[in-house]
Amino acid sequence: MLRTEFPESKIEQERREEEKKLPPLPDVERFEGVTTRFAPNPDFVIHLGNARPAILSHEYARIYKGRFILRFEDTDPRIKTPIVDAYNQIREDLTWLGIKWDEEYIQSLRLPIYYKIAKDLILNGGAFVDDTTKENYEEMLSRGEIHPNRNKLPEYNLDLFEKMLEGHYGEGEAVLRVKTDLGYTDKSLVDWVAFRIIDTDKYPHPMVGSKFIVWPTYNFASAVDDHLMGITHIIRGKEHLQNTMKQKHLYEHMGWRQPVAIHLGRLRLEEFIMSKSQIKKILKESAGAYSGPNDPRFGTIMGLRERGITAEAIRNVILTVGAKQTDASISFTNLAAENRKIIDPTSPRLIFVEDPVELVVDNGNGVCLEAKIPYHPEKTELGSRQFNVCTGDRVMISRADYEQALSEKGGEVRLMELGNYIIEGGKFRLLSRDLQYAREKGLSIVQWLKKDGSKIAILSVPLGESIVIKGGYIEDGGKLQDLLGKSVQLIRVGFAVLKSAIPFASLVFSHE
RNA sequence: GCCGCGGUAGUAUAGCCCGGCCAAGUAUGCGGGCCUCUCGAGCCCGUGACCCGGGUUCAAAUCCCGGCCGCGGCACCA
Repeated sequence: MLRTEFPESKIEQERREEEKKLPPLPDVERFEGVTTRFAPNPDFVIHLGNARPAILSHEYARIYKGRFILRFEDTDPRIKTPIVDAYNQIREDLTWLGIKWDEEYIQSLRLPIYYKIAKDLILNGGAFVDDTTKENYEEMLSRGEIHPNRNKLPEYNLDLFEKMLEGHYGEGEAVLRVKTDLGYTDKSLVDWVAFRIIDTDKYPHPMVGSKFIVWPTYNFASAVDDHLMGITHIIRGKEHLQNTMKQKHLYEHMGWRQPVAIHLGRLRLEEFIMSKSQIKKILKESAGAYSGPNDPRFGTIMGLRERGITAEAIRNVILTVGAKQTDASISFTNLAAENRKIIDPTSPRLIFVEDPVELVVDNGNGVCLEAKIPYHPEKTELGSRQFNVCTGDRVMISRADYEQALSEKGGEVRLMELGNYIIEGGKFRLLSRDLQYAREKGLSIVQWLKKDGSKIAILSVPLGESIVIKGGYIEDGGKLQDLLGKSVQLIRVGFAVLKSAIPFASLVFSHE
């Protein structure tokens, strides 16, 4: 065989290593190819917990060279009312996460399809119209009776369903129920509701307004679409365990093959607020204390992005957690460690002096010193900048460093790349430039800034439910503008994202 | 209350289906050292876990039973 073994085997090895990250999908051999989907309700932006099924579904489709579908499940205009903006925000978040979908569907635009299937189902004898109120139905059930329509002819029920569609019934007056085993002790499983009536004059749907009043439930629309779209593997939260059982009956009535369902445990991000309803509530009640769904204190994808967490870090963490049914509690430390690996090589080191103390420099009569500091200690391609410090210049260091030097080192301190100084009479007096001296005396090597060429900077540090504001100065060699929106490392402080540079710099702290 | 699903170090994960190679691997954290003009990165060493109790077996993290704990569901929500 003619081939250059080295490059090929290397590529093969890398690919194997990459794909080894996820265990194989079960029952793949039962299908011709793998098709997965992510099916969010566009009633809010997605968070890290939602990203789990999205990333895993996408990743598995990619591994098996299958299809991945995005489907908006917006069939409840009344209780979980979809938000117009959310459709696009979810698309943006997914794209940002590196997820590409082959097809996209919006359920509210597919109602005629569901009606058609519903009629087929009724004619198969798989469903009946329950035209009593919820209360009466439940009472009937508790007496051990079943609804009379359950045993009526398909044609009879079809007729009633047509009446539902035509508007003969108001909200709560009729539903279509899928027949199941009657023996379930969990009553919600028995003859579950497939369609209900929603007064869309009162609760218009953002996509289709008041055009429809008969709406499919999650279990109906989702199961039908999974079949129609050829989904082979459903990856979703374990709150859907019972739904998989419900949907089994629909598949049986229709003679369809049920996809493989994988149920995921709950995902928590320690110290972050994740729940949609909780975030909504906070935003409503906090009156501007939070910047929106993208506030860095939230575990939303937007919030994490705001915080400087990269999509790659999120992806790595999700792939590590995998598709298990056990709950997982991700520590932010872990996510930060993953993120640090990614941003460290590309983050320029910038000097930020918090709560500065300003002193005049004394290098000796008329002496100027140069400090050439690279933007990155290893990545020389990021370049460097030079500071010239002459006697009489004003230089700032942080109050914490200033006080530590005075209390622990007799006022001696090493100004990074510049020299060893002693704080005397409100001045920095040069002792020597010898680094070895500083090492031997155990002096802190401290970041510093000339007052000229520095800019006021505000560093926002998200801390649980609060944000700590740290004020100080940041260097500005005119390059700050170029770093907008990027991650930087503030020397001896940590990683942060530069949010604005004019009129002063503002940054959001990422992590150490 | 009823139904269902889980339980490996602080956190996450590998191994469990197909018992022995597991006195349990990896990442992160923590402790120590080296390196470095950052408290970043890198390198080295160390730390620490199979929920409990029975059973099956020559052998159990792995199989069986019971308990405990946790989570999910019990909607005309998704």
